[in-house]
Amino acid sequence: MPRKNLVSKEENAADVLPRPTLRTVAAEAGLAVTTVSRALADDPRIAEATRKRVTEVANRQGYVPNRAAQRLRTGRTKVISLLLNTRHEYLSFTSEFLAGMSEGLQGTGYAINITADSLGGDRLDVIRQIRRHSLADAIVFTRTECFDDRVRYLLEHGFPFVSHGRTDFTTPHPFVDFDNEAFVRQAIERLVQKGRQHICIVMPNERYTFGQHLRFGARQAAISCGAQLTIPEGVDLDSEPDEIAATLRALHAGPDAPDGYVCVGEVMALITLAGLNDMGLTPGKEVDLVAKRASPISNHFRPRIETVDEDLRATGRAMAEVLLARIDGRPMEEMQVLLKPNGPFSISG
Amino acid sequence: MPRKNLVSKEENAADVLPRPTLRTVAAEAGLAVTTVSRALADDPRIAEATRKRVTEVANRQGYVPNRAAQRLRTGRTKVISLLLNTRHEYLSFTSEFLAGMSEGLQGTGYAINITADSLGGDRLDVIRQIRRHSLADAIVFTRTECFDDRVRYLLEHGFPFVSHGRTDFTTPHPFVDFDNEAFVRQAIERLVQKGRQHICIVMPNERYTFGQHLRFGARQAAISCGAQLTIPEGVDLDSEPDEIAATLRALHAGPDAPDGYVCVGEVMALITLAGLNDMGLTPGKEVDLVAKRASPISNHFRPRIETVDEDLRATGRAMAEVLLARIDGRPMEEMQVLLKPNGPFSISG
DNA sequence: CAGCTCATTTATAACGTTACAACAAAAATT
DNA sequence: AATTTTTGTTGTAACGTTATAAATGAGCTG
Repeated sequence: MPRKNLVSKEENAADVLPRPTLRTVAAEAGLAVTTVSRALADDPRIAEATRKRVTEVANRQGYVPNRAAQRLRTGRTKVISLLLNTRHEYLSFTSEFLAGMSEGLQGTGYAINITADSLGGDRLDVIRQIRRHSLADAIVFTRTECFDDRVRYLLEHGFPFVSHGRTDFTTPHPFVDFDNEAFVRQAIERLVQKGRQHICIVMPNERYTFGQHLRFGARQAAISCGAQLTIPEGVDLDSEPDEIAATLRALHAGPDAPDGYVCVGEVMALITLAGLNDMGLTPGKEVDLVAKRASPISNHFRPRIETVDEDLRATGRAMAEVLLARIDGRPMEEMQVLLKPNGPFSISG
Repeated sequence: MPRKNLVSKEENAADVLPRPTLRTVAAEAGLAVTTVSRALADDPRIAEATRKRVTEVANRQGYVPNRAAQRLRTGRTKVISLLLNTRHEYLSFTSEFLAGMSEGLQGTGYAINITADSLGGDRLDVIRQIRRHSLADAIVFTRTECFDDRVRYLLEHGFPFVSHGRTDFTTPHPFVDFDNEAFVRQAIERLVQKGRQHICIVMPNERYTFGQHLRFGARQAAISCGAQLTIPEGVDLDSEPDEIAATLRALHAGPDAPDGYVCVGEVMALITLAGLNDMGLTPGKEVDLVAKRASPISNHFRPRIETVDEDLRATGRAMAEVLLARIDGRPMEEMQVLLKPNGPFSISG
């Protein structure tokens, strides 16, 4: 039980100095605390010479404003809450997305706070608490629905947010979205070009706006390409992989089986590949498959598949930028970002 | 430019009431602010009747302590920083782990803060800042190395942390780890049981402590099973998938190719599967493969593989518990958790 | 009943910051 | 030269909490 080992050892000189505050800076610069505060905030009332001296002293002392004090005084938190989807997410979405957001917020002083969606309970509760108790300056979330209750609530209360995905509300709001319409069109065109006639889209429920966009894009593309289209029910973001596999199996057992598959995401692709394999079908031979790709691991699916790329890190970065724009009150045009699929096609493997 | 739509509409009654504070509660209860503060903190100096009345009034008013004020006053942040590895992480690690930590911290008032590791720069910088400026009460990180500089720094300064993985330092410290030794032993035993004689472990670099454990366990198991063992160099957590594939190919081109593979993680498994496939080898026929599994997606690898499970959500929960134990100053035994592989074997698919 | 202890409660100050009103001195106006 | 204006700076208060010291009053002791 050598607990003593955990006790901090002799602090070195730099550590033992009192943490610099506005007071210590003001004292050294021979100014009032208020003046220092203003100088560091680039307040126009401060003379240039004073500002310069203050920043110099502040830097020398290694002054960093105390977040808690700022927060208490101003009510602003310098925190951005990311609503984490705590259902199983099997691929890299969260990780890459977070990394992108971190990059985008670098140097702004904003911290990212993970808030788990309340499992079971009303998912608005979490958001209400954030707003009521000023736990964050803005909120970010994913899996946006056509008439998303979170968007509605946040718009109604004028609370800053950025959604990953659009809504069907008439009131415009900040978002970052991937052009799923373009993706699915490209995917279908490619499959038709390879001679496929009956396309199946393995994609999540229509509850999500991006599901609608996919449907719309798919229908358009199917018509213009003269292809048949099947969009099976019972495939959703939170479906058990086995359910999805069963759905595909049932589809194939029917009279009129698809010969081309578009998979929205790598998990869907993996499940589809397994399903096809189990039915004795090989992509590249009897059928073809195009998937949305967000990581290099799909390069290692066998048989190889074709992909269209979505850059999740760039998505995270864009979210951060839009968030800052929203907080700064910049115009709506700068806060609605539609990211294009990366390159028309990249053959994996 | 319909910005007006974003402006908050008429606040409803509940919103317009002043945010309850200790003062409002004290006023209504006819007590001093200090008394209320103590009552809510379960201070033994407060009479039972008073405490009861206070909690009642506080609940009715919907009082929630102001974090910023508490933080300013006490210096404690009620924040836990998770150091996010911003290199590419292609599978569900971050997401599941975070979900588990959230669960474990539910109701404790602790928030999880994501701090990206400083790309390029000294990775200790981030940690130093957290400590210097009291940005968090504790730190969590993964990919722990045998003589991890982060662990050393944090131990030296007595700053609370929990590492995912152990170190080789003599000073004990809080950690949560997976029993990789048991995992690799089980995996090898299974492969030998299937008649395999030459086992290849596809695993990350020995820099990481868990890499060492894997090596150790593998050697022991190989000896006791009488199997040959190969651990290729050049496979690491941050290796490009293509590099790993090339390594395996080279290995197989050699005079004495392995016939059994242990893959530490699903990405490794996928890459290995692809490599074997490309070389015309089929698991279950010429070779066999056992992988560590942390998500159900490996059920959909084809050909099917056998797996040993690691529960990342449970890992996150354990991290949270250990963290709280550390902050509470509980004894070291409660803060060193070794999670066992889940069940001896589960045949996927 | 004075003196003392103990159990509660209270007043005050402080954490570090920023908003606000006030101020002094220099510059511009009359 | 007296005034207003401008420029730059300062002092005070407050955000909501907790630590510390002080105060109150009841109960007990001698």
